[in-house]
Amino acid sequence: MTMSNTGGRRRPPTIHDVAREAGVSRGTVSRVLNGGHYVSPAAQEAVNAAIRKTGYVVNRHARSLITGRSDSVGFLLTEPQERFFEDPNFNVLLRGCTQALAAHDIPLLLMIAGTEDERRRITRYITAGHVDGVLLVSSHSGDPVAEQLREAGVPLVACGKPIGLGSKVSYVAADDRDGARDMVRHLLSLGRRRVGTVTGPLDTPGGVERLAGYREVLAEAGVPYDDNLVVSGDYSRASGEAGAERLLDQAPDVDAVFVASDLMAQGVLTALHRAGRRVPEDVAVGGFDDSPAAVAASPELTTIRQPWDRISNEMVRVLLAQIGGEDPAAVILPTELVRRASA
Amino acid sequence: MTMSNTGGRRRPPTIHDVAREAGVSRGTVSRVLNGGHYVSPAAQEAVNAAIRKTGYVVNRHARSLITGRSDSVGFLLTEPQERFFEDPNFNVLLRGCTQALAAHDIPLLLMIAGTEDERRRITRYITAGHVDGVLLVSSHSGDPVAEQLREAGVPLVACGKPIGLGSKVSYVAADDRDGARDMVRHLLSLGRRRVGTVTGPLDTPGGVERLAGYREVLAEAGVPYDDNLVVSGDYSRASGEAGAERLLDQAPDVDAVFVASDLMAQGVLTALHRAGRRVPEDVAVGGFDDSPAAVAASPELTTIRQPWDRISNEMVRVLLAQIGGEDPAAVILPTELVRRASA
DNA sequence: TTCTCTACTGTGAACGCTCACAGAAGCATT
DNA sequence: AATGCTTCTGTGAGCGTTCACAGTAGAGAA
Repeated sequence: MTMSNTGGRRRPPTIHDVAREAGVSRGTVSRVLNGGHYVSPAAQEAVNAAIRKTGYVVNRHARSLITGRSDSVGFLLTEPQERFFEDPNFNVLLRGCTQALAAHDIPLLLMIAGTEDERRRITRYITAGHVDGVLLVSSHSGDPVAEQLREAGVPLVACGKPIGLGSKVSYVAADDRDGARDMVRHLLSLGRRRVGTVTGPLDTPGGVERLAGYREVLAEAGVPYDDNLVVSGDYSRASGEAGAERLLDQAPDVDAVFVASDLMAQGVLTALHRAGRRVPEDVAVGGFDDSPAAVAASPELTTIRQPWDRISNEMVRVLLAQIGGEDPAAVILPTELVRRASA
Repeated sequence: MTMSNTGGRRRPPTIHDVAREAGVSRGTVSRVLNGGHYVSPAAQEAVNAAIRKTGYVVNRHARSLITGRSDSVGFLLTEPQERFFEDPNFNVLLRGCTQALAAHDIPLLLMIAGTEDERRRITRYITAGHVDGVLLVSSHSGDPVAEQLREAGVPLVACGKPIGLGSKVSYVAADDRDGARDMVRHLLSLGRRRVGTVTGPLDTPGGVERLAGYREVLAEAGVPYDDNLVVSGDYSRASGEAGAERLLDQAPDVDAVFVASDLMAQGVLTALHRAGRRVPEDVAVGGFDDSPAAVAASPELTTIRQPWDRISNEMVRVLLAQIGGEDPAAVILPTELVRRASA
């Protein structure tokens, strides 16, 4: 605990100081620092003692200069704006990734590429090798940054299957389709037959997959597909509200709604309430995400939990593997139905 | 736009390549890179052209190695856990800081020090000089990390006035007391006389100041102070709900509640609704933050807007000034009353 | 002319680390 | 004894910058 830093606040100890203190050479200290192979137990011990005594911390800049690695990764958001604030998933993802990386002693650089200008600057920064890899959070397709990074050979892991890109980019995603299937099956099991849906944006993988799951289950159950029961939203609360109104208008006999996000489901609840429909008695409502919004809603939302903690862990694992030279990989994780009051 | 990177994906251009291309020396290129003083217009031009042609990007590690600066700053959270998820302010603060820093081409490193272990590692990392300064987000007092960083002479700017520390630490805060005064004055102006409050945690500056504002205005208005009208929460939704129940119990004639955060106000609304009180007819409710929760609530919350965009900008400005050698400074920014349906 | 001053430019030496290499032991095999 | 191995250790070189310093050239003053 005691740093022998007596007096001068100047000049932190270097590997040289440690070497002198331990009575060995720089090389040996360096070897201890990097895994301790080919180091005698005695030297090992002496070096560790010297490190403790001097309070030595490796200078990452010097290391990076020679290794060419930066030992840091970027967390890149390419969303326009709103999603960042509205979407609670970002938080838990960001937190999860930060901590998973911290376990490897790798700092996370937060990068937000909203405007064209920011995009250019950040692409430059990344391709210049200032980070070893990138965790990409961008739901919409046709993301030019992702494409550029992929071409530049930057290790990359996306959150959710990127639509535009080829198959050579890693991603980690929850099993959206299966989650949707679970929810719709649940609604059917409650005896509902006029099951509507408010989809996510259909240029996002989540939006597409959840809708696909919805249709599959209805088809399997022999429930006829009705266009009037399908409206689309953009994951925002307001769009959920508008969607529900359209739904009530087009199909007044709707008795259940599968909503592709909890936030939209909040909006749906508002609209249903205003229309005098009781939830879940008249209309059962199922959300998606299991975000804080789900328990904040009244009644509390039955929803699909996405395993965000696992997702962030996997993203980091796959990224580090890729930085280590492994090939890209796709990881799909199962979801879970969480039953609450709304269905 | 065209990077003449034909063929070899190897070895990015160095300052040397640029110098050769421009027909000048490393020194001149370096001077152009660092402000262009003592460089002839001709050389300036030639170097810029060479930079464009080669696609050169400065190697920050090499630069940092010699300058001793890292040209990056840390964004440090020392909250236990929950706040990070629950508090929408974090998001906008984080985003604001990232972008304000991006304007200076400075990356932001996200650091989360939840456990004792993480705290130690991060303190070490920071004091080793891997970041030039720290933006500190920690509401609770007695934060050991802040104290250690201050002692180590690390440039530091806190968000909100740190309770435990001396006056020698910079901070940027909204004028909590004045905001509370505005809100309570507003409630009184509606004719309410039994104005209760659900405070924030009283070991946070926000909690203390908002309560102080509440008491001041009541005193000024000659409304007698009643202990039964004051309950405390922890900024969480649940604590707001519990607080409102206690309030209704202790002072059934309450006709207005000033709640120290929107999230708690949501809980208050739930409890009032359950108790059969109408908002705002029976009980007017005022929140604090103007977070997304304010418009998500029904009825929409009258609240106090904190100028988060300005707060983040100021935090960055003060931090950079401090890194540049200036003395610590405190900045207090005005709040704004936002009238909606709940009061 | 000669000197001084200013504006500009080039050059070696760091910065703190890792890497490749050379060597020194110790031990077993020829 | 000579040779191979394996394990361990020290030493120079160099990563790409910036910085201090030593120059050079040109303008103006003595």
